[in-house]
Amino acid sequence: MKLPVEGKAGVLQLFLFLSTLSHLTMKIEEEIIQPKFRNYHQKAVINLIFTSNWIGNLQQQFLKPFGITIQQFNILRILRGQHPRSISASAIKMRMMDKNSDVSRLLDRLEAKELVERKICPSDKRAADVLITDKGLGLLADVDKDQQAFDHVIALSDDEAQLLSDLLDKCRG
Amino acid sequence: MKLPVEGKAGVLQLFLFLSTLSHLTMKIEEEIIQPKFRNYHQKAVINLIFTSNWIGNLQQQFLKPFGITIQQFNILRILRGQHPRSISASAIKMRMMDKNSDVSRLLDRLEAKELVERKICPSDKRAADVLITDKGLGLLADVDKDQQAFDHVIALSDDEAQLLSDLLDKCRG
DNA sequence: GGTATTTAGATGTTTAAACATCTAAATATT
DNA sequence: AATATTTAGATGTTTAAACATCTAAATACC
Repeated sequence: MKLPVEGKAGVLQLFLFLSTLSHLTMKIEEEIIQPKFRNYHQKAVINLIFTSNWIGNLQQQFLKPFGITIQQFNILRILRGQHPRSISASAIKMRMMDKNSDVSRLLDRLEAKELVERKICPSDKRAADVLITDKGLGLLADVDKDQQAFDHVIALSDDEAQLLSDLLDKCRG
Repeated sequence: MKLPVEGKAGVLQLFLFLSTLSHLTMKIEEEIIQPKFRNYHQKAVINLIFTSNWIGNLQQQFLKPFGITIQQFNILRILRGQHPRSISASAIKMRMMDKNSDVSRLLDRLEAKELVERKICPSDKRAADVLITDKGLGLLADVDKDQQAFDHVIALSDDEAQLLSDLLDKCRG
């Protein structure tokens, strides 16, 4: 997945365009009614958290009809990525968006819904072999049908989305 | 707070630089060990939530010594912005980063710590007049001393931070 | 082989988020 | 004026996040 390096002009226009859309979009200072920020970094950090909450709320609403939470959805997708192989709970934790997740109890809830299966790993009896069930795969397939629309919650072009993602990677430098 | 429009060259260099730092930073696909994304939008959305969690965790750790949570901090800052005037609970809610906050009980906890004061509004007896206390202002002043450093958790230049913030505003377009 | 350390993940407890409901005051309606 | 509707925010309940601790298996060290 590489940027189709389509030249300087495109990026420049993108940037100049961004400078002029103050009247179209609700800026962060209006959203939280904060007139001033100490500096650009603080403003970007606050905007980042605010926008993430905004998306998170939308995604939470989106997932509600399927009876799962965002964290549960995250685990199911990780398990599908491994399917039909199993994966340990700690490996799941490493791949999660929220690295502090309480994986044990999230798996309890997913197991109660019969979306995942947990067995003791024979070669390491401390560890768990976790698998997504057919029911879990079915649920994800249902989510996928609607998810296509959700991909475009953010009102950005492809180039802008790519640039945003690169900036976010750099944030965590 | 306007962008010091310092021209095309700067933005272009910024962009080209971003394209070349794959080896310096940990990209999102490595952080969550996900090789593929459906499209740029999905990748940006996931990166946004991941990066926000990353910052949120840092901020949570940062605030822990002060004995307040992120949401409580958010409310205190809003109240300081109004000081010495009071503000209603619903007005606080409107300005919060997380628009779903349980402001009533957050105020309960802040009141228990004597960081805020709540009175009944005389002109509308349903409403609350909320004020930050001297103790609350003192706590914020202490936080501010260290906050300067926290502003620079994100490893971006001023221009990049500004561009990121603009892109985020556009996201919610 | 015996002790210490690390690792996997389960469990207990406290706090907070999510959601619905409820009370009472303020408006609106007739 | 009497009733209905809206609004402010407090409260009850369920679920999950945060944090520490615990158990047992695996590994390291002597």
